[in-house]
Amino acid sequence: MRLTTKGRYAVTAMLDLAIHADKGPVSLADISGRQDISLSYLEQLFSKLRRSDLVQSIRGPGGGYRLSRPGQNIYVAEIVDAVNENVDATGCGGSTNCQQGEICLTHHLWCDLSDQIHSFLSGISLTSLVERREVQNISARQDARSVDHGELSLREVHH
Amino acid sequence: MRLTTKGRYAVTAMLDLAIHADKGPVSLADISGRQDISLSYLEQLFSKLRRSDLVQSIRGPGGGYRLSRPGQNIYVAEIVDAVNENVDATGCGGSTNCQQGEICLTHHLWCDLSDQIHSFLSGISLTSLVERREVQNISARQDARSVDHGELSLREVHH
DNA sequence: CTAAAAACCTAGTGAAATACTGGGTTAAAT
DNA sequence: ATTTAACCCAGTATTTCACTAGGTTTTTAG
Repeated sequence: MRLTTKGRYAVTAMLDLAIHADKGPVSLADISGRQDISLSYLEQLFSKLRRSDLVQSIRGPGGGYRLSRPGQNIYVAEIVDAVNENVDATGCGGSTNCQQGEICLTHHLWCDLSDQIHSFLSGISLTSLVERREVQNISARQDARSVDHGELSLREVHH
Repeated sequence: MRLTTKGRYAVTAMLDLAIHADKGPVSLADISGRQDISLSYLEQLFSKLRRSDLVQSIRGPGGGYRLSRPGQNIYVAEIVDAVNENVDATGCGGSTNCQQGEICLTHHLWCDLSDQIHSFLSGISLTSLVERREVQNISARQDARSVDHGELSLREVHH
């Protein structure tokens, strides 16, 4: 099981996208400013998210990304899977030859754990996160700070 | 959350120890032979396991390691904790300054996940693993192979 | 039409962790 | 005294992470 900042960054960015979905496409520059994640790194993550059909891109000024599906139907497990190609806890990736052709002693244990984690993260949708009170509080603070710092996207400047 | 071969190796080695506990202290050379883990790497892992008081060492010929407590009272979570100093999924290690002094959007989510994983692995004792049928089958095969290959410890040779 | 904004793409890089190797030293049993 | 094994330390190849840097392409606004 690999669950590092990579997966955390991806989920945080997707959550930011879901929160600001009502104001049209969200640019990676905006997400970078609000969530303090390197723009180029975000590009790499969103490349994978797009290939997994979790987001759609709109190019050109005023463009950005939007969710491919409603947030109710996007689950945290999918996001982590999309950026972390290897999210199982077994190490042998489901195959049973962990140890020179033989199954290792603890193989079943890690399979069980994988299932456990996966089903936990599969039960959490983006929308359910957006609706959490603490997420709303943190998000409101981040938006206020971004405006203070003059981090405004094109469409916000021109309307 | 970091759960790699390091933690898997540690749990596998401890399980091997628990399985062969009845035959006196188990040497790392034996575990290395049966579980196909580098001896020197095992030494490093057991150094940490000993510092966490999960195992006791007996030096000299016929020596090795044995569990500090009965296997009923040793849980997988403790083993992973002992070798992987950092087993929480948050990245900020429980502190709430994930993002330049601010809490990050998904902080609570990763805290929940950490609790989930930890409580799952805290519910599994070494003894409960030893009693699993598939573990017994794999172990029996490993023992047979070790004997074939002449991997016998001192006390087995002299009796 | 031009300039700018944004996605998109590729290559490289420093830091950290992993999974080892190799060389010893020390303690205890035969 | 020799051997067995734990113990300890230093180094190392590989991988991953998180990021930087430089570009190209598409699209909109002026």
